[in-house]
Amino acid sequence: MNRKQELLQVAEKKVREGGYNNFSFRELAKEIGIKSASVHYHFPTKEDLAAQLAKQYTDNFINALGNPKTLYDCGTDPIIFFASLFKHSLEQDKKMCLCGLLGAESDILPQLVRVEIKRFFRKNLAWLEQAYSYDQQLSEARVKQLAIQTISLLEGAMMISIVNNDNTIFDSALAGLISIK
Amino acid sequence: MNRKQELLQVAEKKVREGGYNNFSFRELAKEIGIKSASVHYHFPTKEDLAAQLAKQYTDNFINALGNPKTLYDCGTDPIIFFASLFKHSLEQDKKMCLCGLLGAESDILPQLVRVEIKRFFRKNLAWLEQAYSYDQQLSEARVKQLAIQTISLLEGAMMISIVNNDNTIFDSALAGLISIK
DNA sequence: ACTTATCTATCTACCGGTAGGTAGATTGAA
DNA sequence: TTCAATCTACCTACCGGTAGATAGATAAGT
Repeated sequence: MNRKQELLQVAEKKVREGGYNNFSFRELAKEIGIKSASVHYHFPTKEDLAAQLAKQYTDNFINALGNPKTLYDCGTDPIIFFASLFKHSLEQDKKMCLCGLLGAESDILPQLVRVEIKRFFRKNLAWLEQAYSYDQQLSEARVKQLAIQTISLLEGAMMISIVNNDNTIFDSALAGLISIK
Repeated sequence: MNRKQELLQVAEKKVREGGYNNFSFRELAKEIGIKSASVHYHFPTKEDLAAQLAKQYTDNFINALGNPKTLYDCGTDPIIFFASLFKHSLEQDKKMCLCGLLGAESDILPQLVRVEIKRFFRKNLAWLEQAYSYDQQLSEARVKQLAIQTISLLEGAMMISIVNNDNTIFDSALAGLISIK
């Protein structure tokens, strides 16, 4: 892994723990063993670093989701698969969704970062809408509604699970995904 | 309003915009026209201020909720009432739930603050469980599940509405409250 | 093959500004 | 005279960012 990726990895950890204001160039530098001034070689500004971090996070997530049609065709419920990615992230990293935390701080984010956070949710909602639209009985409006409810439920449940340090809370919320169908 | 309340009011605005790291004694002092050193007279430390802020926020919210039995008896759906308080907060203040934002930052909060955030959700879940339990057809386990789903959905929807600066997203999520019953 | 120029990645040293917090003096009202 | 409330003045530590230097790799011209 190159230096740039090392920096992004450390930054992701810090941001997912405490948001945009919870990392500094000095801290990132110290953790990988360089000087803070050198971080500016890889990322001109803090805004730039956070924006690239959010972009990469979104790209990785959307990539991991794949195509809902493929899942649907091989008999996997795309919605359950979507939820399982959130669950995996919570259990493995024991941290918030990067864009969930930054999203809550939207008002104070530098513009380049806010743009990337909006993109995360736009992409996720589009994916969910596509997934729900395979159910022919659902109207277009209902499909949009279900997409919003699904991601809202997952982001909210993730947060409350972290507050209580109890992943069974997330599992209880998951049950809601079936009953709202 | 006394100085202490003035400080808490300004702090609430800042924290609901950008979390725990988004306010400083200097800023608070400047906004109400005193010196930062004077803030320490009212609140010994930043941790103390934030903890009192979260405590007061919780108390006010629980107080506004009242008794679910009272609502139920006079024909008001307690769950819809609960949601309307969230909606009102989003529309009036155009800001996140204080405890929703701080909750996402749980990992980095000073202990006194984290304790208050946990209390917010414990109190809210208890209220919701009581509200759902008036439906005799629901098992105890199902009641707990519904309480978690309800507050998760609302907190998540609030966040996504703020990201997109679009309250109709919150309204779409509200529709989920009826279908998960 | 040798030289020159450029690029990459890092360094040291510094800037102005802000953070939370403290000590001790001052003010004004009961 | 006591005491709540605020002040001035200060501390140490950290912040994001900049300037300029350096060493080593790479590439291009002759």
